[in-house]
Amino acid sequence: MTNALSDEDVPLSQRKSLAANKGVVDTGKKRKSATVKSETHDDDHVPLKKKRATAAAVAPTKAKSKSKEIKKEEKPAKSTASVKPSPSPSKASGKSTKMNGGSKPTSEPEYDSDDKPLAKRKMKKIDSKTDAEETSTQEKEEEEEEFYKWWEAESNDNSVKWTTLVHNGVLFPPPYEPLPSHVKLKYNGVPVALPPDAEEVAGFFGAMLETEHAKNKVFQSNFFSDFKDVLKQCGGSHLKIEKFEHCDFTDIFNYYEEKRIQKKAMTAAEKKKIKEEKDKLEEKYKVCYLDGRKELVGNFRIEPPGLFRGRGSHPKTGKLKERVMPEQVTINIGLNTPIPQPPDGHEWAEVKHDNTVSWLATWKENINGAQKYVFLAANSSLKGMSDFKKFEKARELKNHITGIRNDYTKELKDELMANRQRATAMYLIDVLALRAGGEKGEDEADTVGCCSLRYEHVAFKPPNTVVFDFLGKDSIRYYQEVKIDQQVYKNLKLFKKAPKKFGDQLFDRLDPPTLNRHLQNYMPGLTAKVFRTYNASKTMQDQLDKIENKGTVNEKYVAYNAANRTVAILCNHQRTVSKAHEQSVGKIEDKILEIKLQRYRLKLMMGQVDPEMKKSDPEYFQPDTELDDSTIERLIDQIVQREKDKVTKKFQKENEKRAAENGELLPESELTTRMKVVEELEAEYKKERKTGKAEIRNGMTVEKLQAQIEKLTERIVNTTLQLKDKEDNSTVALTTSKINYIDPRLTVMFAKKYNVPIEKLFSKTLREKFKWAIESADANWRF
DNA sequence: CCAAGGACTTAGTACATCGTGC
DNA sequence: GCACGATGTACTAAGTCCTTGG
Repeated sequence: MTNALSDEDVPLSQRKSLAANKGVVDTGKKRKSATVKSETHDDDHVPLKKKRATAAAVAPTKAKSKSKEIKKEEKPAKSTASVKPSPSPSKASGKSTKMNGGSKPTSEPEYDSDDKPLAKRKMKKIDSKTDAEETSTQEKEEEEEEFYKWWEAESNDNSVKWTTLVHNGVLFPPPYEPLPSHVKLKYNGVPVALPPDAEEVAGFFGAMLETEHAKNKVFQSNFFSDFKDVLKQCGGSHLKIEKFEHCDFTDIFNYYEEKRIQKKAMTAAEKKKIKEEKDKLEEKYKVCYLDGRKELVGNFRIEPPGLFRGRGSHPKTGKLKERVMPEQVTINIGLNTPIPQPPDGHEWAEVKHDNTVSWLATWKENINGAQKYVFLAANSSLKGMSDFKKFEKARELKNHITGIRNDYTKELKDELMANRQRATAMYLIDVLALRAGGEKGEDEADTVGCCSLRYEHVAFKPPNTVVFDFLGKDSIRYYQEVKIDQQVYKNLKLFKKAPKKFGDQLFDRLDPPTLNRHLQNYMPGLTAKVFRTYNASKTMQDQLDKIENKGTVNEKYVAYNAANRTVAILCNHQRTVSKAHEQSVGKIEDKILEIKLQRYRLKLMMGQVDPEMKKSDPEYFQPDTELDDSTIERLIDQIVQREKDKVTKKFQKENEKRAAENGELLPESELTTRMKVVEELEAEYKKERKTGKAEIRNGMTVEKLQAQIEKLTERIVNTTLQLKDKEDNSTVALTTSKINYIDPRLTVMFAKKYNVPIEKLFSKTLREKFKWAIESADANWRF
């Protein structure tokens, strides 16, 4: 990306004229103070320092030396003894822990009969308890083990994540299973024998044939180029494969599809058995022992090979994600702890004992060269603690936000371009909840956040509406027409002014590190993302405050979701509407119409039973406005058809059953008889349409009809509400904000104060993740 | 100092499972 | 009791921010 107005790019003279132009923008303001200087480095420095000094006076920060000292103290005495997987055993343990081959019993964590790892027992001894004490407290500890209330413990050291760590390493995906010999890729219609490695890659694509990815040109070409590489590497094929267009993957696709169907069609018992086997295989990887406590591991599975599914228009989408070998995997584990055995005949890349990090294993992924990690599960103490800290940090922002807002409002008019940009960015991050927006590379999808916004991402509608239109994280579109602060409006116009052009950065004097450094002055640990957490939780609190404490649990639940939705919209959390959405909306709409039709028919009857009533209120007896003639015809056809289908289906089913039981089949005449009932119904509808008179069944009274009408009206109201809810929710993802942004204690507070079972608001996994919140917040808790 | 790399949070989607209305 | 939509979970990509090393 180009920095259009960086000092290097724009000569001083030009910059001056630029500055003059910029001044013009500030209509109606004192020219001199409003003029933005495009400063040289020297210019930049002096005022900046001054500004900082004043800012510091307003929002005092800790003396620099002091904060440095603190930082030093926080730094761990990093004990990152790194053991290369050579024959050298884990020295300290004194046991010979072979890294490869042989199956020494000590290579895997050993559990004794009460299922505790050795490390834990050692720990307990260290905990300096006499044996008697230990036995007496043993049971309690057993229980505590499951419910370690870290949030009630005092220690708060961030840097050391654990003292002992015991785990079983990672689970590798199963090896490739070659296709049966009759299933082959066809090239120009001719089946091709592929070496297994190449066949596997072709299979990745084949299995995805019907997905959107497989229709994407970039995906196709990335896949194909990698496929050819693999094919070449493993010896090629008798047929020269050169053109993607000539490849036919349908046989492969059908094969995998067939397999899927088979799997689905398995009996419950078969499925259960397979699941049990899988569970048994995975069991030992699922848990680890952190400081002697049992914790769940999150993603203990090494990611299987496949085709990279980059989001948005990712230049690398479709590339081959290679199989990860043990030789690429680094294990992190406690010192003096049995090292998990790599698969037979393999070695780990490295075994580390770094207690300043929380990962159990890591490897480098081949697409972007990024690190992948195996971490603990979301319900672990480690994750819980940092979650807790995140929200506490966001709450702390409460105490600074007024000052920060005052400052950036002032600085919106700062004469230093850099400061003005920073203030403007802070406004956008605070008010619109934009992300920081770091720089991105050429080989990534083109997405932006605040600092990386470009010329083409904003448009202006006087007097003060800005249209934001850009792709954010995950290539999710951010489109908002917002009325914003007049000065921010002016500033954004200024940042977009010529000579800036399409492709140029709006904030050419600002990047996330610069912004975050500034934020640290207000509050230690304050960064751009804290604003998102703060504003999300603050919004939730405000929304919940508005909810009246009355009505049914369901009503309160709906109100909670509405509050949740406000937050999700603020954070622009979206989901793609499912393919079935439109269809299902149509269905509900039809359902409402059908109920309305039935209600109208009841009214018709009532009018006949009591003509006086009809006379006194003819309006009431009119059909609903949507029920025009053609709609009614359509609905009737629909109802009749559905009934017919039902009868046929039921008939067929009964016969199937009879056939299975070796009994006599029902005669066709039975079907005809049954169908008669539907035909009578149809005739009744038709007659009713023709004559405008309904058939009155005996025993019908006005009272009964009225009761039925009321019931239908209620159903119409409910279904309409349901439909609206569905529409409103169709593109909004509530879960992301629930999991990451809304302080869970708010939800707990709501549950307790409004007597809504927490189970209704948090799923089981969420309850486990937010256990700390559930146990620590009460009905009066506030963010 | 700054670019690259490392560690961790945040994100939507694909798929599994649940539960509910017919 | 079953089909289907809703809900929940697993997965892994894509961010942020900090640390590291040249």
